[in-house]
Amino acid sequence: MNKVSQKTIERLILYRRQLLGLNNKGTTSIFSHQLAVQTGFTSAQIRRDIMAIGYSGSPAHGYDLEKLLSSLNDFIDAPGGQGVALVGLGHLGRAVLDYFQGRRPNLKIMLAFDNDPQKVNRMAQGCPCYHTDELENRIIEQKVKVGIIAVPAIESQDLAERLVRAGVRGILNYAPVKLELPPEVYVENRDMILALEKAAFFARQVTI
Amino acid sequence: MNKVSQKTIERLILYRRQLLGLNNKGTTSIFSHQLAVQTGFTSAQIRRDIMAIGYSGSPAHGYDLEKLLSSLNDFIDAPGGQGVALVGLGHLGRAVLDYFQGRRPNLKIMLAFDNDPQKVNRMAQGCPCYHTDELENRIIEQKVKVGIIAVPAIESQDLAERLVRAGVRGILNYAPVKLELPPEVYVENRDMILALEKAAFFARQVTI
DNA sequence: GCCTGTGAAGCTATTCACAGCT
DNA sequence: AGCTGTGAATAGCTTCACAGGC
Repeated sequence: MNKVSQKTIERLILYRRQLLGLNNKGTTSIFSHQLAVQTGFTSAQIRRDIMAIGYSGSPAHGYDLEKLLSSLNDFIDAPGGQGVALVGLGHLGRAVLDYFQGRRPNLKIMLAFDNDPQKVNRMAQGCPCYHTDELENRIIEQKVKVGIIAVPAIESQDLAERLVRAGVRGILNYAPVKLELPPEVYVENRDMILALEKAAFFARQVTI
Repeated sequence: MNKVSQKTIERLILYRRQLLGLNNKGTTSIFSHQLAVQTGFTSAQIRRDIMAIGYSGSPAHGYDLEKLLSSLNDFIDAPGGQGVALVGLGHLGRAVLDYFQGRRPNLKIMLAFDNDPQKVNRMAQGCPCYHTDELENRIIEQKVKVGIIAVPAIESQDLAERLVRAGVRGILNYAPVKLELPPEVYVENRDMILALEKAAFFARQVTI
C-alpha cells in the first residue's frame, strides 16, 4: 500500500482538501464522479488513487467521507505531526507563513531564521525567528525534518547544506537554483522565475 | 518543430539559464553530457529537447553556445517581449517582484494591482501599482496577456475571471484554489500549501 | 574515440471498459 | 441501474544503443 508517485500524492492532498470542505458542509459520502467534477481529475484516476492508499468504497454509496478522510490523513500525515523550519523571513518567507500557518493541524512552521537584527528574536505569525547562526542547534533541538528555502539564490545552497547537516530530509526550495544535496534528501523545487517564464510561454500557445 | 510538452519547456528554460551563466564566463561551446552534469538531466534527454526546438549541434564540437542560446530565445520568448500583470501586492506579490524583476529581458511585470490605499499609485520595484478597480482598463490598454494571482484564496477566482475578461491567456496561480476558467486559458498552479505538504510527505519516505 | 541524432525499447501514468456487487 | 475495483489498453515520457560523422 505504500510507495506512491509524486503525482498521486499531489492529487491525494487535493482530494483531502476538497473533502474537508464538503465535510464541513455536512456531506457524508461521495462518488468518484462527483469528486472528479469538483477537482478536475477523472473518476477513474480518483478510484485508482484511493485504491493506492488501501481504502475501499462501496458501489452502492460511494466513499464514506469520514472514513476516507481518516484514511487520507493516515496516509499523508506523519503520526505525531511534523515541524518545519523556514529559512529566510523576507517577503517570501512571510508569504509562506501567511498562506500556511494554521492550515494543517499536523504540520507546523516551528522555526524561522533570518540575519536581519530587526527580525531576530521576534515572533512572526506565531513563529519565533532566530538568527541564522542558531540554525543547526535549533533544528536539532526541535528535531525538525522539513525545511523551506526562501532566501536569495546566492545563499540557498549553503543554507540547504546546513539544513541537511542538521537532519532535514525534505526541502521546499523557492530559489531558482538546483540544490546539490545527498540523494536521500527530497527536494521540491518551486522556482519562482521558471514558473513565470512557463506561464508566459503557454499564454501564447493554442491550448486545444 | 512546435508543440512541446510542459516538461520539455521547463527543461529548456533551465538549459537557457545554465547556458547564459556559461556564456558570461566566456564558454563558447558545450557537449550534451556536460550540460547534463550541470543541470541534473541525462544527456539523451538534453539532446532530445534540443532536437525539439530544431537546433543541431555537431558531433565534433557539441553545441555552439551563442547559436543554441539564440535558438532557445527564439523558441521560448515572444518576439516583441511580453508584459505581465501582478494581482496582489502583499508579501507574496513583493516576493515575486524581488525574485523576478529585471531577470528576463523579454518578460516584464508592467502592472501591479492592490486594494490597499497605501500601495495604490506608487511604484514597487519599478512597477506601478494601481487600484484593483482599474484592472480591466489598464490590462486592456497595455495589452497584457499574462497574469499572476498573488491574493488570498477567497479573492482568487473573481480576480482570475477579470484577468481573463481583460484578455489574459496565461495565469500563474499561487492561491490554493482550482481556478475555473475557459479551457483556452493556461493556468500554472503553484499552490503554496500543497508544496509544503508534499515536501513534508516525502521527507519521511525512503528515497532510494 | 567520442560526439550527435534518433529509431526502438522500456517505463510510468492515465484511461477504457467491464465483471461483480447492491 | 449505477457504482467500485481493476485487468488491459493506450498514451506520454525517458533512456538505450548505435549508425554516421569528424
